[in-house]
Amino acid sequence: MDYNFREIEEKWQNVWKKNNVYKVENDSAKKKFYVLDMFPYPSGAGLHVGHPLGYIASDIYSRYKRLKGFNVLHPMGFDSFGLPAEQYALETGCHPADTTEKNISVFKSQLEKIGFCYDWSREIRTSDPLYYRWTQWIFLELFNSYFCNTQQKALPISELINKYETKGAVPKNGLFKEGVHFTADEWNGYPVEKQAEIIMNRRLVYSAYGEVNWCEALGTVLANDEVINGFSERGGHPVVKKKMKQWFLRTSVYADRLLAGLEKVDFSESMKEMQRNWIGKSIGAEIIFSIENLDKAIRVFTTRPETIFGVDFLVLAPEHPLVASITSAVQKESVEKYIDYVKTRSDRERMSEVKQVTGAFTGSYAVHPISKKKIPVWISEYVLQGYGTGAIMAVPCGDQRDFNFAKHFKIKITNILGDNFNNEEANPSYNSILHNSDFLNGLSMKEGAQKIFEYILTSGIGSRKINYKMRDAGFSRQRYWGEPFPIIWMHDIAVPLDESDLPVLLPHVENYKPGPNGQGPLANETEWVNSFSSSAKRETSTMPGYAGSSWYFLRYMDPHNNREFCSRKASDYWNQVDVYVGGTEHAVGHLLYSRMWTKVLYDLGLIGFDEPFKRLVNQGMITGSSRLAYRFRENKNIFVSLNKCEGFCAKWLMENRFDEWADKLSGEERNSENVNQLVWKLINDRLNVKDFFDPVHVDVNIVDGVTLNVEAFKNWKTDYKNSDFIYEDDGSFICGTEIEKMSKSKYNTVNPDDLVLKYGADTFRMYEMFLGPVEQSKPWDTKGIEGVHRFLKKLWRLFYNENGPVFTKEEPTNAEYKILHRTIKKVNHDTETFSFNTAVSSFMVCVNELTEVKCHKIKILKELLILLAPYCPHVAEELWHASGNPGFVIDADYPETNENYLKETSFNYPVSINGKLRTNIEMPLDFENAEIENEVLKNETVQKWIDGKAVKKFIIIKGKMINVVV
RNA sequence: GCCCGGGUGGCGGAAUUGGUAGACGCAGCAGACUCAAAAUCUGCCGUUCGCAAGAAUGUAUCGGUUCGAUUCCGAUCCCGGGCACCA
Repeated sequence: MDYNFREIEEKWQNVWKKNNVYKVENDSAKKKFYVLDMFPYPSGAGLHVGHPLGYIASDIYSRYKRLKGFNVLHPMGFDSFGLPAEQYALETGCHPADTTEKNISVFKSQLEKIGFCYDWSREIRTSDPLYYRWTQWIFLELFNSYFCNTQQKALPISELINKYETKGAVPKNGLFKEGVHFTADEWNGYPVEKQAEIIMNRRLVYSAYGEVNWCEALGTVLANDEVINGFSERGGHPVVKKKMKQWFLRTSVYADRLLAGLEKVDFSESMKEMQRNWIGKSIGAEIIFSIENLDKAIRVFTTRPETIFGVDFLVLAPEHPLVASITSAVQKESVEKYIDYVKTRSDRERMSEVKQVTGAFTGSYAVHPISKKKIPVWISEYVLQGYGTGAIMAVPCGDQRDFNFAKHFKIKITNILGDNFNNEEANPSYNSILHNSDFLNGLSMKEGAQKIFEYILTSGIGSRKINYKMRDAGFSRQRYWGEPFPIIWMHDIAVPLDESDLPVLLPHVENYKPGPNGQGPLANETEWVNSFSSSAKRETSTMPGYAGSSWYFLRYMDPHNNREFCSRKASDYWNQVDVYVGGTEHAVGHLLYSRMWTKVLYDLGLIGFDEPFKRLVNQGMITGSSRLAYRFRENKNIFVSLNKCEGFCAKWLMENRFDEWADKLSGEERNSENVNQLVWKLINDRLNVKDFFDPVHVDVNIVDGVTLNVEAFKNWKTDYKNSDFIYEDDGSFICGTEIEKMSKSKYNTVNPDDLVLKYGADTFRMYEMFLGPVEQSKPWDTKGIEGVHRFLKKLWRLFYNENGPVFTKEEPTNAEYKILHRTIKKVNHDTETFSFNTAVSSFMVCVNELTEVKCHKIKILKELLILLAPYCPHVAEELWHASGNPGFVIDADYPETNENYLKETSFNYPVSINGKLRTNIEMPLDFENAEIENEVLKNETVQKWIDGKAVKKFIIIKGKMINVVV
């Protein structure tokens, strides 16, 4: 009986489905475990082998946890709103809802073939009104909440309004500032518009003018990471800065808690570091510099206030609001010219240019707040308006960029570092004594910092300040395919809809083109815009991609609840995601936003935990190995096999370009008898093959290893039909290779469907894991899959030979138990630590050894099947039933290691002389050191290497090794 | 520029705290079975020297600590990823 994987896999997938084997209940006496894959966007291209890597890993882990007795939640769904479907709609007229539906069904069928244990009854889609109703509901929660600075948490905005009405907004201590503070009476007398504006400034989602990346061609605002070198990531259209009214998520108020929360979660150190860098907390001082002869002041932020006596100039961002008013008449032209130049520069260009120093002098001087020295004020693109105050105090001797700037514009540099500054480069270190620094002279940087802080606070020239790089996230998109906002506008005031008005359905449209004045496509649907009431207009932008994905892990817990986004009972039971598996590309986007939403929901008492993901496992990228056929540039109809390129090319040149090459010879050589030989030599010496061939990407599926299937290639694309091929001596055609990102355009994608069809899902799953550590990126090579397939056939043969079953009920020997228990121990450990590659090899070792000792005993094999069930569930299930076990293998108990079988009595010691391994000696493990020494010294090889010299030292590590030093 | 990974045979990779480098698999070579092929099985397989026994060498490079280093420390080079004139 052969291993018929196709029949087996189809059979069990149907049985599992029919019996709801993977359905998970919220009511269970078992301990819960939540394993989640990052929300996929159902792209039209379908899956390639890189995608399921993480899904297989999480599937194995889920099944493993279930075998260990947990109630495991392992759901899957689709982040189905997004720009690609809308772009596609613009190009083809196909409605995004239809495209998305189609893509999801392809995606899902691909997933199902791999045999995942998802509970599909919990599937969710962000574009489903039953889902986005709750995204809108959470939006309203955010809208109706503010961040209380005293309690450092979100509270209902009604509490804030109540406070304004009864107590106003007055400082606890300190000055009452006009325009910032107000009394209750003043508040109650404000017009509605003014009240709305003040409250808007505290809401956790708010509407405000923001500078956004505006892409005319796409008619939409793009996120920073969607803009590449000033062009849109999709489509490559130009992007310009534009001020527009936008919705924002007030992420910045959570900066500190997002930072602190990292201490409580099990993410990789590099992932945490990325988030820390994004949040970018820095502690420093804000210092005020007044402008000479003008009633203006520049506030600068610095993390090095102790260097204040080294300030030689100030630099403002070119967009700084003060620039226009402080620019002198003389400098006006050059400043304006410079600002025009900066406008043409994309953010990326501005930030990546290191060598070129640019800037302009404003003509104004600031006054040093302590020394009263005159300090020129410059503008330069290296200072960004969005960070700090948009102004810096430049200390050339301590900061390289300031140094370069000073040198370039010939500004005199003040040395406050003494011998630690050489006037050739800046010295940013903290290890220096301060010079030229008035009352800080002679102090270390650290002492100086403390003293200057005291001075700043008492003198009132500035204040202590904590700065964050993280800014509020833009929360609106001028697009169609996203969640509509539950907001209407009445007289320019944003009014939240009532919960009973939810969901605000996305209207069906025929036209996806942008609306007027940079609005989204929904603005064209006038009937819909006015459909709430005649005096109100609906918000026409939609929410960004991350809205739906910021809370989806909660919906899986209670996916069909039509009264709440997720019942407290369900979220209390399932709690945090125990293991979250996905790529690093979401490091700072999705992961930060979902963490922030979780904190808000926690603050409002809607859930009982404030970090969504307990442990994060990042999967590495699977790179593709591209195959290249070399096309001859002089005659595009000729393809040349890899090792023939040089010879072919030389011969061709000899025949077709002889005169051209002969001209390169000296006159004497040209006239000699050996001119042919000389030209041949010259060609071979000087030939650069790359100049004569164009590598053409070949579909990797028509290449066996590196050998091209020429017939398939000819049929692949019509222009290759009549091409000529120059073969190797053995008649094959060899391709070149290159490792690059897996992508359709490079024809190096491998579709899992094909592999599942050819080898089965079990082989495919195990091979993906066998490839290497999950976290590491590694190249895909289909060839190796044969080895794993052979392993499964070998496993099968422990149960069946060509005549039928061979398994027996005999009692296993200790040796057989030892093989089993060693495997249990190793696989258990490796699965727990996500080291699936080594688990697969230990399965191979185990099956090899059982085959060797001809073990067909059910008592051993049964346990092995349970261990295998997470990895190759179909074949494990088949053999489980075939060998007479009850129920489904997934409901069995995971075997425990019995250490008794693993005890060894003797050990084959490696014996080294002076650290070099010379021989092995088998000795009982309970030998005392003296006995070991005795035994070792008796050994002939040892004696030979000691060679009569004195033994200086005897190193014995029991059960490990022996080293003799002579 | 900064931060985080990583560099081990022809290839993917293995090596629990510093203790036999190269497990397992692919590819390759040789052989068995077969009319033949596929499948399967057996053996070999880092490099150099050697008929062999064996020896030398070897985990990016150089240096250090140690009886002993792929593992720890220092410096350098290369590859991948992330962030970015972040003051």
